[in-house]
Amino acid sequence: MSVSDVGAERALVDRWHGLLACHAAVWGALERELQSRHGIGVSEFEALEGLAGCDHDKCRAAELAEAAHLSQSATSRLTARLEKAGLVQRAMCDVDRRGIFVLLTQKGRDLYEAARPTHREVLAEALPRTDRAVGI
Amino acid sequence: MSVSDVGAERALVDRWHGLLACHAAVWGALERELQSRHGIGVSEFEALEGLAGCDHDKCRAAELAEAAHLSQSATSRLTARLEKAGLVQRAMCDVDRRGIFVLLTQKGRDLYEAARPTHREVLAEALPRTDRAVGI
DNA sequence: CTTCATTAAATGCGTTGGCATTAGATGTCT
DNA sequence: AGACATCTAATGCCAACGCATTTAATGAAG
Repeated sequence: MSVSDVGAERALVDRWHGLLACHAAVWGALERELQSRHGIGVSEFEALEGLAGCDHDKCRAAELAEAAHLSQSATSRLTARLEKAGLVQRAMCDVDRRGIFVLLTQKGRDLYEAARPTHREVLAEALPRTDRAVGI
Repeated sequence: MSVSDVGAERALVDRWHGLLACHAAVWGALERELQSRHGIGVSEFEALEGLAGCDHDKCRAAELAEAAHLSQSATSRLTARLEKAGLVQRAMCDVDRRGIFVLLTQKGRDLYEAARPTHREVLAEALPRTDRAVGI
């Protein structure tokens, strides 16, 4: 292994540790603020944001998984939590009765609008501070 | 809110989503490969790496928490898992009998040495690919 | 039409994580 | 010395996740 390989490996590992640290710091701050001010977690917020930014009706169950970076099963349970909280509504998908629509309720939209400033505020405070510190 | 504020907000959110996507992709790849090839998870590996890179004896329980970005309780259980697997050993801390030392066993060191190439390999493959795609 | 591979979502199960609490040790202040 | 705030690690409890499986619907092939 050459000298530059060692240097490249160090740089790669350092970048990964920086990313881990940044992720942990920002995620933690978001979780804390979103939970205490609005009663939702980061995954819930990401799901609501995904739904709010989607005007075209589609079988969003799979898309929610992508938006929240969750497995299919975790997405199913996340949807259940959101539905129980009255923030979304499940609807049958007429063209393919295996799939479902997930729709924002008015309450869900209101909560999203209320939580968005908190979300942006935390990002503006924690993200630049953290990622400069770790060199992302 | 000015036009540039909107742009700055977009940029900030995009950076966060990029970081989330990169983290999810790399973490998932690491978890998969470390688990299948060596039977440990990402947190376990980070803990072993933290221990391997520490020659000076110290009450590492708290330091492990920092290395693995885990809470105190999660670190306690992580240590218990590693001890049960024979990878580390708990030892009393003579100068402060509240604290503990966590020491790598030979088996733990061997496993770390075996897993490190896998770890680096996955990083080299997944990290550049992902973070270029998302602009971290 | 029937059969079978495929796909979407839900669910059982085990693991991991955080919060709150507990137990024990330390150090300070009187 | 005794009382008390502080600190470390462990543990009870519960929430959230992933994997594997199940249920139901679809679509393609015989």
